Amino acid sequence: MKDSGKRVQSKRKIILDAAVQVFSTKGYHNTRMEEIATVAGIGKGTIYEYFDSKLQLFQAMMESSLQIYYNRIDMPKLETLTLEERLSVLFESHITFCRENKDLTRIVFWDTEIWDEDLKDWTYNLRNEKEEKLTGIIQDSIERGEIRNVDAKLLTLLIIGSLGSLWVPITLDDWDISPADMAAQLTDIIMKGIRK
Amino acid sequence: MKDSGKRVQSKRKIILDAAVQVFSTKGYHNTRMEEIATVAGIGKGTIYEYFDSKLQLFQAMMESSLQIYYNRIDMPKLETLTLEERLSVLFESHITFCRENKDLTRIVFWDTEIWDEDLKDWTYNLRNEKEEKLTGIIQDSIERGEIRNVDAKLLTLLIIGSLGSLWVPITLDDWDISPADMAAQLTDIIMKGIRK
DNA sequence: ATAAACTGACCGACCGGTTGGTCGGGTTAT
DNA sequence: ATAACCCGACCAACCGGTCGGTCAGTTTAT
Repeated sequence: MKDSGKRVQSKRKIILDAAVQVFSTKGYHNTRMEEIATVAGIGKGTIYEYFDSKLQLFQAMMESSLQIYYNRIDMPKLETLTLEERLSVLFESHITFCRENKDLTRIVFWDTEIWDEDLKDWTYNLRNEKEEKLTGIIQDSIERGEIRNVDAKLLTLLIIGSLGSLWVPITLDDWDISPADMAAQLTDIIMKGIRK
Repeated sequence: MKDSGKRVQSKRKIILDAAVQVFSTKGYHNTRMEEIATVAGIGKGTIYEYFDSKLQLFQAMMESSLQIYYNRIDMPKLETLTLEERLSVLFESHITFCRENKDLTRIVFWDTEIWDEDLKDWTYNLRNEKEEKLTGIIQDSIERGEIRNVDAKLLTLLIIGSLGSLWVPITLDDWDISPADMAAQLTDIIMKGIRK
């Protein structure tokens, strides 16, 4: 495997870019080395001049992608900044990054396989239905004057998103906080954040 | 494919349970039908008496898993409940569900493949590092008296989680709200939620 | 009562399609 | 000239799905 020299680096880059494109739309297992080669405009064998194996190519791609993402959303280290300023920078850089790197974003946040179209639709509809219901409930609360005027869809994503990240520590069981307390604190933060 | 009768249903259940176990630890493509059969304590051929194919078995498992999850976290429909009460129920039922169904949770929220151990560790450490940094910043803010006393780790998950769910509408580009506005609203909600 | 016939759930050795990776020979650049 | 680079036909391993055979349990015939 070659790994240094200007020419070599540029060819590696071409292959990595093609890999991002194909892996991100087809998932790891449904991607054929042949296809990456075609997209890169080279022969299959050439890939093996620059990367040892399919897995190693995938890992190299993930590493560079994640490195780019995490460098980008790195929060300013300046001690003088308030938490509010830092959060604002975090959200904005994340959102901008996602807009500018759609393929890459799809891998970083959705490394799943693309199963069958039917299952995809079924899953998507089920989740959408729930999200829309929550958005509706929020919208009602705004109209009834229970909470202040916020973007209901955005708030829905904030809530649904937090559910998605909670499962890791929950299933690991290495947290002293009780489910009831967790729920109470989260509800409290969000309610204080949106109450009139 | 058999599909009715008490005996048939119980055997289907045995196979589905084994499928949850194996698929959730190995991912779809790394799971061998042979292994599901072994875990279920039956022969490989028998699975094909109850399910048409590997994909169909996976889909049946996902459908039943997601159905169980979504039924469980369904928000109370009672009109009399406030948003606060509903959110509280949502969080608590989600957390309890995750605790009680760890294998199943892993599939629903992390349907990814299990790549190589090295990449897993690398990714995990990178994310952890960022999370810990954010938790540290939050902890500092609490100690400096900038915000009220909340569980820093819980707040970190709330924030990181919301990032994870934002990418879908962002990359779809079908939202009239600007990145700056999105970031501002999210920051505003969270800051109002945690300010003293 | 019981032997014979029948049923279908169950099994696992085997088949064949798929695809990651190789390698011998061709092409390009200097 | 020759070294570096590139290629794609080919190989071999892997694994989803098949199918002929087994056997436990049930019904039928005597």
